[in-house]
This record gives sequence, structure tokens and C-alpha cells, in this order.
Amino acid sequence: MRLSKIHLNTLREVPGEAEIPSHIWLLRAGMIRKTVSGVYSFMTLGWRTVRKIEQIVREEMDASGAQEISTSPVQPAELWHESGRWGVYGPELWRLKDRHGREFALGPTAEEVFTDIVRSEIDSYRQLPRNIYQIQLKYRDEARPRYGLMRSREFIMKDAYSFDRDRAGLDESYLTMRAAYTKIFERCGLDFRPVAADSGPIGGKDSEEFIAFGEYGESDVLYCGACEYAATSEQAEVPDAPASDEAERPIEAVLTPGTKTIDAVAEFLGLPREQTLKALLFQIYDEAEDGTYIIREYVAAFVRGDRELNMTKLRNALGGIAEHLIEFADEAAMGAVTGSVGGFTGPVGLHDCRIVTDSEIPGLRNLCAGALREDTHYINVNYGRDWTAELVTDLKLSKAGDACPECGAPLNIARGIEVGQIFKLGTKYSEALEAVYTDENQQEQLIVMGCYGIGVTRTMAAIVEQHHDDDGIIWPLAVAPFHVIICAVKYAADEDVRRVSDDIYEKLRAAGVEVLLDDRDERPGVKFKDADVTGIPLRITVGKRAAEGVVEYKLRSAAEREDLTTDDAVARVVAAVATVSLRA
RNA sequence: CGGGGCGUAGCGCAGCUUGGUAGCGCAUCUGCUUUGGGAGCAGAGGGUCGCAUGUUCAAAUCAUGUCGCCCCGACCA
Repeated sequence: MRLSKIHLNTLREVPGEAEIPSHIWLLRAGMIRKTVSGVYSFMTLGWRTVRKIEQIVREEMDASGAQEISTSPVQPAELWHESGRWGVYGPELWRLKDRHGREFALGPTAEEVFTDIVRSEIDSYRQLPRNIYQIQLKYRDEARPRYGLMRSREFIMKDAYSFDRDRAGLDESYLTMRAAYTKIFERCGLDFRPVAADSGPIGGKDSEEFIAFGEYGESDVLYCGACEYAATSEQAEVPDAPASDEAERPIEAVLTPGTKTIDAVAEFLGLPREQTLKALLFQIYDEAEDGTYIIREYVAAFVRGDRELNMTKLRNALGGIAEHLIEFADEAAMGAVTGSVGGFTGPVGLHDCRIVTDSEIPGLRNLCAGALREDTHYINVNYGRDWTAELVTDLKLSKAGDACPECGAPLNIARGIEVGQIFKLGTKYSEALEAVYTDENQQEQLIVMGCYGIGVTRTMAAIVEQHHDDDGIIWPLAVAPFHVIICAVKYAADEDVRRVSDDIYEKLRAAGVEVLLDDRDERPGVKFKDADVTGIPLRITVGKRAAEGVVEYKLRSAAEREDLTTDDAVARVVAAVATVSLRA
């Protein structure tokens, strides 16, 4: 295409709203435009890249045997009531009503819709397995949209759902998707890793996230340098400290004035933090039909003093409490339940609340804990003798240096962007929506499901995070809006330049290359800057030596330039583009 | 939702403390000169200062409220 005909508006300055590279460069390259917070429009070049990514996703999904369909983002509330998610999904579900007052949601995912389709269309084991997917706008009314495309309220997601006869079939479907995802993100040019993940409110057991490494990611990943183990910080198992063989000493109350924190009490008593017990008190809500919240119960959770509590593990341990239905208890509640003020909560004599504890606590001896009286702690508190918990399970938040649960080597930590996730759902939705098939013994069986998501627009942001420099974006060839840009210096004024540029342009187009000809009546500096900021991976400059048929060839990713004849330049571009097509 | 910051021309900002003719740079338009890394000169257009109420002879400026945006925390593709 001719650049003079394309709508392109690059920005010289960084818009005030942008903080991180992908947001800054996508705006400055004129690829995206904000409509309102968390909602973006894609302009000509930006949309071309979105479609490139979608195309890669589509090709690999189709190659894996999945089929593309299209459903509406408008989903009736009834389906959500059937699955039970209307009440638990929380304020992130973007709800709306029609003129009759009927309720709908804009789909944040589509498990219900796909299960609904399958339950009415699949009756026999002969129709299984199936994997169907769509690429569609999704809606999540985020508490805090952020970082441009990284966390938006409207985004493009590829969501796929697999339907199998049994668990073994699901395992196979899952591995097929895992392989397809690996290819997709490789073709997008991302540095990424699949990591074990929490399955969150969608439900199910086994799950992995595909994390693209990046400084501005919002996920913490713990990975082992010695083996293949990798997990998100919420999910990573933390091995218990070895049980103590110390003898139990008699429990004793001691005065500890003003020591409201673990650090303060440990220092005051001269104990290591490992010898203390950290208490955290939560209130759990029920959501009434009218949308109000009522406190259902209080929960006290205990971990070793030097540990951090993993909220995700706690919520899962309590039977999958939705994130918005649990929060730290306020001071007033603390007083009512513990008979004390914050900072002196402990397990001994605690009542009127559920008590859960981390799994390493029963093995530890003679800990220091709050005594439920202001300025007082107990020392030599022992599990079993002085207190017990209703639930004993791993509640520890993993951190760098913790032992790898597979091989024991110390774990490393990295930040990353979650660009995809794969789940084994099992029968959660088929049970709720009664999606069954008849097997060869004429028995009705529940369909076993998996679901698989890719954030297409987030992937676009992740690519820019990994591929940019001080001058702008450096698109990998496979997702670039155009393969090559011809910077025609003095196109309007110089007949040789025009002739040579048009010649190269036509030859490349004939060869199937996506080529952009900068035929604008602009100064050369403007053309070079625009070529750099928009990140077109290959550049041919036609200028000074046009009359003798010589042009300059340059990669966006490299500093070197090379003078070539026009035919050699065309051949180089065609060869470079061919490497991308071959990878598919 | 809690905490902090910001709303003045398409974009980036100054002006506000101490109330008195709304400004600068970029972008846009016209003309001339320029043309291998975001040109120079001359000129032109464009803003109910987020909105509402209040104080005042007078409000971009002070007060109250409200809406929007951005950043930090708890959640997710």
C-alpha cells in the first residue's frame, strides 16, 4: 500500500497516560487509540497486526483439529444461573438489561454458551471428541484497567473448549492444546514458558499459564534452574520445614508491650521469626440475591512468622471462596471475635471462628503467639496440646530461594505476562448444564471438558514489551503490519527515485510481499522516524543512488545498512519473508 | 474497592500559591526557501480552562460537590 493513502498518525511525544513500553509505543506508532478507560480502537497498522496474530492462532488451532465457530458476546443470565456463576463471578461480570428488564452479561469467557451448544448438538459417543473455538471480543469490567492493552476491559480472546468421553480423552486434548499454544507463541516471537497455575474461579483442577517474560508483567513466576518445574507464585507448592524434635516446654504468658508486628515481638523476646506464629483474621461474605453482602463467618489463618500467607491457597482451602467475598477483618470484628486488639491474635483460646493452619505448623515446637490480650504473647505454644485447627494444609506463599518441590534446588523468580491459559475443567459445567452423551453400552455419561484461552490483544502488547528499542517497535516479521517499507526520499520531486521505488514496489507486491511505499511529500527524517516507530522489520531506502539503480537495505533490528542493486534488494526481501511462511 | 496524583486547543505542558484581556511547544492550514534522521522564515485558524453549585464587582485561579483519567495495593486473557 501507499503510505500517502493510509491513515497513520504517529505521535512525537509520549501521551501522559502511558507508562510502559508497549503502551507508549503502540500509541506513538498510531496503532491504537483509547476510547474510554480500558477500551481501545485499533487503527490501520494496529489492526493488521491483530489480524496477523489471530491468523497464527487460527492456523495452529485448525492444524490441531479444532474448529472455529462464532458466538455472540451477549449471553443470557439464565445460562449463568444454571452454572451457578451469576452469583459468584462478582462485579467483573459486565451485566446489562434489555428493554423488558431481562438480564444479560457480556461474556468474559464462554463455558456456558459452548456447553449449551454441545448439550443440544451432541448425543452420542460417536460425536466425540470435539474441540471448538472462537476469536471474539471479551468483556471484564476490571477494577483497574491498566497499561493499555495489557489489562483492558474489552479485549480479543481466543477461547477453545474441548469435549471428551473421559478423563483420558481430556488429558490428550489438553496436551494437544499445550503443543498448539507452544507453536503459536513461538511463531509470535515470544520468550515464554508454560507454568503450573491456579485454576481460579473458572474451576477445575489441572491448569497451566503461558507466561511471556517481561519486566512489566503482572504475574510472578517461580522456576527451577535445575529442572523443568515452573509455577505461578499462587500455585507453587512450598515444602514444609522439617518437624522439630525439641521437647515441649510449658506454655507461658509474657508481657510484650506495644509489639504488634512479628518483627517487633521477635526482637523484643530475642526469638528468630521462625519461632513465631503469624495470625491473620478474615471475614467471609455471602452475597444476597439483592446484591448486598452479609458476613457469614470469620476465619483465622496461621503461618510461621517469617512466611507470607498465600491468599489463593487459603481461598481454595476454604472451598473456593470468590476473591470479592473475603477480606481482612476490621478492627471492630477482631475485638468481637478475639476479645483483643490487632497484633495480639493467637490460636490459644480462640473461638467463634474457623481456624486453619499451614501444614508445617503442627511439626514445629514452642512457638510464640499472641495471647488474645493487649501487650501479651504466649511462648512455648504447641499444636495439638494447646490448640488445634479445623483444617491443616499448605498456605505458604512461595518466594525466591524456596526449595523446588520437584528437585529441591532453590527457585528463581521472574515477572511475566500471562498470554494464555489451559485448563482441565472436568465435568464442572457438563454437570451443571447436564451435558451428556450416550456411550456404546447405552449409558448416559457426562461430557468431560477442557478450556483454553489466549489473550490476542495482550499477546500483541507482550510482543512489543519484548521487541522494542529507543526508537520504537521492532515487529517480528510474522506479526508485522507490513513486511517491508520503502522509504522513497524525495519521491515527489525526483523522477529516478519515483521510477525505482515504483519498480521495487510492484515487484515485491507481485511476489506476495506486504509492502508499504512511503510516497508522502515529507522530509527524509520524518520518513525514517515513522518507519522506526511503527517497527516495520525490513526497510529499503531509495535516494541518492537511485539513478544508478542502487538502494539501501536495512533491518529494523540492526544498525548496519547495505547498498544493493534493486533486484538484489527485492530478492533479499522475498527470501526473508519466505522464512516466515515456511515456519507455518 | 482503599491510598496518591491530574483534568487548560488534536498531543505535551505553563498560568492557579497572591482572583482582573487564556499562553507556550508540537501538530494543522497558506506562502516562500529547504530535502538521507521528526526543517527555516513569515502569516493564519483552533479552547464555554471536565461539569455543577457557591463566594466575589470580577473565578482557569478560592470553596463544596460531581464526573473522568492516571499511578500504587487486593484480582485476571
